[in-house]
Amino acid sequence: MSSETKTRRRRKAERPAEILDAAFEEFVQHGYSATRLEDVAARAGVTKGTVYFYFDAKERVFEEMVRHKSQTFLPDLAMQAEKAEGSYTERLQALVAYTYAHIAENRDSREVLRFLISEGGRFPELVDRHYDEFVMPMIDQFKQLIDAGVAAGEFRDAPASEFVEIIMSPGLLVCLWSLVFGTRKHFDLDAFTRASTDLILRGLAK
Amino acid sequence: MSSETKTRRRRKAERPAEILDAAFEEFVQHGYSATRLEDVAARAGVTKGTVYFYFDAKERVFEEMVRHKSQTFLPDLAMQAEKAEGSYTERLQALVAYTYAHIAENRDSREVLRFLISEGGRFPELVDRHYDEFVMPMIDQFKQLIDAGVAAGEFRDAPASEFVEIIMSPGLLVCLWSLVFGTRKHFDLDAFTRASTDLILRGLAK
DNA sequence: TATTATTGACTGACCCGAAAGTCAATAGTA
DNA sequence: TACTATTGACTTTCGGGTCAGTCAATAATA
Repeated sequence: MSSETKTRRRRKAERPAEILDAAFEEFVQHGYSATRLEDVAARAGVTKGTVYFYFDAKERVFEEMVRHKSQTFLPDLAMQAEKAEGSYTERLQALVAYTYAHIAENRDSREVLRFLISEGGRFPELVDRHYDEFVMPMIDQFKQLIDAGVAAGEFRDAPASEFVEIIMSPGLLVCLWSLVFGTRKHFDLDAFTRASTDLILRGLAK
Repeated sequence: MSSETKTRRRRKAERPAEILDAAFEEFVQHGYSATRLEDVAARAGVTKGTVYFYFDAKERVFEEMVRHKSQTFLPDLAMQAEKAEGSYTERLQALVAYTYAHIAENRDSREVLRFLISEGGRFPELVDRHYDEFVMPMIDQFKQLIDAGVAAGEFRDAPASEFVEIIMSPGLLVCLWSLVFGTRKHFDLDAFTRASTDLILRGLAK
């Protein structure tokens, strides 16, 4: 490995992330209980002892790994919302498309959701953190846009504008489909995105 | 236990289901890998040996348990569709409401979904079976209704009518919300159902 | 009807591999 | 030399799976 040549100090700075990345792959493949920390270590190119040098228990590795993999999407979405232009319809359309595409492409987010579903009971703090730092901000982001659209008279003040979750639900379906069926059952993402946005925008239109 | 008084022959007829019910509870609480067959046995009021008398491996217990818990909703939905009356809008509305309510109330279906998400990789046959016997029929049920509505000129021939999955996606969101947050984060199901159906019907209307 | 033989659901002690976690020794680095 | 990141052998616990044996229920027999 080329990284072997680096100094120990530099290695120390990188080790935790390396271990967490390795842990991610193992946890994805086998689930929390069935992954062996020894395999995680091997994948990271170290031994079990080293893992315990940085983390004091398997649970901690898992928690840190989820935290490590959760810090991507949100800033991007905010930026996307920032730079959106045109009518509120167009902006919403763009934001929805961006979100769906992200879910479809970003394996990390998807697998984090899987972890929350399968291991959430064992790690309630993780679930709460995710709610505060991910679910709520995301909902707010969309809510803001829709409220503005309603205020501008472009969207009707319908029940749906009160429940932004609805708008995100087709995205969730895409995510779930991918988690359960992978690529085994075909799914036409483009067509689905078009159909969903069409339905949503029409449902909101005045 | 009153059941102790039953004859051995009668017990044999009931044991498997008893064990599978116990297994369901344990698997729900701890996940596949972390459940001990000994605890399953204890919950069913027998010993591990008895479990192995009826099932030849832990995997089999899990598979049979999922099968055991999957046989409810579909016939009910078909019946509901059968006896639906009024305009296609009204029928669709009724069917959607029925589906969402079922998801919200039926713990078994919800947990089966959790199993598919968390253990689907380990049990691909289970996933395929579920697709054939549950997902596809459900989609067909809705598709039939919508096609009829389009043919009758009541719904427009929109992209959404091609992708029935969209209509089911708010229901999935409810399900997921419940799986991840349980009752910890409040969710107004009635309002959500109203808002979703409103959006869907308006999106489909001519 | 009373006695005995047979069956088979069920038990629980046991085996064994596996994995979490420990730690004394080592080797690279400042 | 002092320090610390890393090793890998070791301990311990735990749980899936096995199997020889038990005993209640039933069938066969007198």
